[in-house]
Amino acid sequence: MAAKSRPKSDVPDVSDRVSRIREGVTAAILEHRLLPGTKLGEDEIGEIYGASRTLVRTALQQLAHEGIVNIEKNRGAFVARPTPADAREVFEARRLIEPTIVDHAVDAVSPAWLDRLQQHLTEEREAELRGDARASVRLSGEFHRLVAEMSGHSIYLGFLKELIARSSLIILLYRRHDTPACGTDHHAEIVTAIRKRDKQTACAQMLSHLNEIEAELFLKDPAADELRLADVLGAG
Amino acid sequence: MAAKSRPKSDVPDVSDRVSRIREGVTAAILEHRLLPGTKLGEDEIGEIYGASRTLVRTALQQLAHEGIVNIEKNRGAFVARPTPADAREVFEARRLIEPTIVDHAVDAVSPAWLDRLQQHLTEEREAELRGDARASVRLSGEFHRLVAEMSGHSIYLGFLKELIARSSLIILLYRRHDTPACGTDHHAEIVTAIRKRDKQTACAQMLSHLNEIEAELFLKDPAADELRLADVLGAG
DNA sequence: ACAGGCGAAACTTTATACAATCTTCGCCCA
DNA sequence: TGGGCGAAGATTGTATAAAGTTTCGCCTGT
Repeated sequence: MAAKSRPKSDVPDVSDRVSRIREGVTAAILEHRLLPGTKLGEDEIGEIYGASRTLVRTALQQLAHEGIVNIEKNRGAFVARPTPADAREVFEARRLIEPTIVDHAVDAVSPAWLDRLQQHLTEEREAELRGDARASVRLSGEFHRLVAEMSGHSIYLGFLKELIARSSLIILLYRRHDTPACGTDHHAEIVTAIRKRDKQTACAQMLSHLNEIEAELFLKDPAADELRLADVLGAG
Repeated sequence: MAAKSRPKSDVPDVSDRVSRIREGVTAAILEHRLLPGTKLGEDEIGEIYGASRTLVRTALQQLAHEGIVNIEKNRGAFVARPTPADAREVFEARRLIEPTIVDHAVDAVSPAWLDRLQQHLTEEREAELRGDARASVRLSGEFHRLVAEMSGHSIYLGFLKELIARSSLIILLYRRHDTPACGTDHHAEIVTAIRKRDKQTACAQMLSHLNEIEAELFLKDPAADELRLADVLGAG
């Protein structure tokens, strides 16, 4: 009875074939295996997942709505290439929403959630020690999603999922140095504050964490977009 | 040349047949012509818009992502019926985002935008004098969307579009009295503050506007959901 | 040698046909 | 008479085929 219908808003069913495609492509983008501008051919993806183009198309449309894929009419789907202006908007939105999410998360503190958070920190640390950059990138985003789930606020969760996915692309495109290690300690500090039910500190640390991430970015003048485009293509 | 491609993020092309369907259904929901729980049959809609089921499905999936339509597997699409918990989340999110949007809108003030806002206030007033409840409901939501467009923040705009659409359903379901006239004056006051470039007042008035809207709602305990459901069905 | 245009191939878009699932109505039995 | 079983109808999910568009290569003309 309980296993039959799951009207959850954003993750309808893991067994759903469309969801499998969407989550697979999303993971590939979040782990920086698919770079911005990459063409996502329907046949190509369909063959990978053993699905017809109908299902692939549905998945791609969902990803387009989430902002990590651009669909150009009669041209196809491409991994999105956020502009510096997009990047500023994304991080401004995160600075607005995430402290509020942390506030709610502190209200929802429970032993089960603390275990979950602690386990996540361990995974992050292990991936980093292992030098697994892809896992690190993915887990870094999942930490923020985990806090949002903990807050129990489904709308903020949905918004943040979009923002996290876009952030991953932004960081890939505009990071100054290769500094994947900077964020982990922040996450641990945030968890500590959450455990102490110290809202003020938790929110403040989330905010400064986001500020540090954005400070690591090089968001040049929007007018110079085409330069950067050539830059990236040349590097690929 | 300019009329050919329009890579705008949320409104790809008015001439797009999928967009026509989506906007038509959206308008019907926002104007309360389609009530929560209404079945949206694919053949039915397809016949209305002279489109095949393929296009209708695409449009319905987009609406599902926006939260105003629920798609149940093998059952079909239905106009969403937000719960009181959903309602509280939606208004909390609006209280968080909209003051920030107003802040940005004040920065973007220009004669053209002020004209646009003034014209909108006139339309709202006319619809109300005319006693056109449907137009009033629609225009009331469009005011908030207009301010978000003015802010130039495309991510906030996208988020707010979802929140406004859901709010329309929420107000329909949970409004205590039939008081469609209460909001207009608030809108005028907000425009006045924006014109004066008075951020503090503008944000504060937007916030109190949202608080008053929510105060008009009767959001009972989530446990009593089924009562309200029978209530609504009995009234229709 | 180079520029412009023609044509074919690949891809997306749309429509239609088929399969699977659910709902409903009628019938039978207790 | 009421409830349960079953088949028919309707609706959605999926696949495939036809149609339209773009892109790239090649050929021709200057």
